[in-house]
Amino acid sequence: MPEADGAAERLFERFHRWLRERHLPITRQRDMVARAVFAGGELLSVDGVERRLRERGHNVGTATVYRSLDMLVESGLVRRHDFGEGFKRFEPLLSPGQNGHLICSRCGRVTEFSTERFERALPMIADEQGFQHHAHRVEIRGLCRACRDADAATVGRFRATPSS
Amino acid sequence: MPEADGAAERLFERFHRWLRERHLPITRQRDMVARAVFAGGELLSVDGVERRLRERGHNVGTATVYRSLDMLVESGLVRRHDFGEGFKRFEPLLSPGQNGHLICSRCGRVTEFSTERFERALPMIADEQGFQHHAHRVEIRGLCRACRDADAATVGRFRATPSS
DNA sequence: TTAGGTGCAAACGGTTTGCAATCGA
DNA sequence: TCGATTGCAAACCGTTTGCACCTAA
Repeated sequence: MPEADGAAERLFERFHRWLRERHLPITRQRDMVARAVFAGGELLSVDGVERRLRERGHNVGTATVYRSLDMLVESGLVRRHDFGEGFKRFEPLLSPGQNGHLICSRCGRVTEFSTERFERALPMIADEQGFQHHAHRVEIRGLCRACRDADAATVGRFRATPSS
Repeated sequence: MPEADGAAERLFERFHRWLRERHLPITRQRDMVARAVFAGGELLSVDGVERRLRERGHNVGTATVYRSLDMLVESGLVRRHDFGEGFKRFEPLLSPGQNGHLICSRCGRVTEFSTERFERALPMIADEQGFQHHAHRVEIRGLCRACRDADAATVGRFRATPSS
């Protein structure tokens, strides 16, 4: 996946530029947290970031992970999500326009989708209610294919053949 | 607002029916929490529920408030929301189809809107990604009119008149 | 009578903060 | 050098849980 690696590298460079512009030091820890999140794959929690860092043999204090993630969010390169799980997840903005999230109610898996087709209507709705639109998010909850299949298998045991 | 009162009363009766159906006792505390939430006005947090109860001279333990709210959510008469504030809010389902939320990024005020016009598209999007649609939520963040006006007033001080 | 509810206080878990030691520019 | 960062541990805060006592049916 050379495409994604390129996007991650680009984000990484933008992060360095952002830090330099503000005369903020570029530290080993900030770099490692940034790389962990930019690597993508799934939307990481703080715990997930720490796990990924540990896997790579790196050690960063929890407080520092939180503080680095704050900077990444503030720089606009990472988005913070709250899916009501009791903790937050962090998404590298590798590509824009992914404001939609499909969340499996059973296993918690999160898949993204584009909200392009709503992008025209939402600012209008906001305006109708006296709000000035800044951002939006569309959340769909349901069952992912895997969990649906698992359910079907279970139900099958009870209504296997009509003749039984 | 006799309309809303009627809706609250209807929810209250449905809650009693729901409890009776399950042979669960109807207690003073459950009634008071239900009434506090059904009264509407704003989406209450647990803290808000306790404040409203205190105002009415009632006293219910925090744990009981949590447990009663759990039942109300389970009964389908109340919805639990997480707007990433660090706590949950509870919405009485006085009228259906209010799956949209406008959230002011400055003051946190939440206003609801109907997502009717998206109701057709969302199950299709879910299907495209292999998900079975159950529910959805559309969240718009921006500035409410009051905060926008406050901002305008502040900025005004610095660019008051071009001639100055 | 008794299954279930209540309320206190302690436990929990994610996140934030105070502070002395350390580091980047 | 010097202001900013780091990491530890303690504090925070919303929420959950254990348990002795109480209450609706």
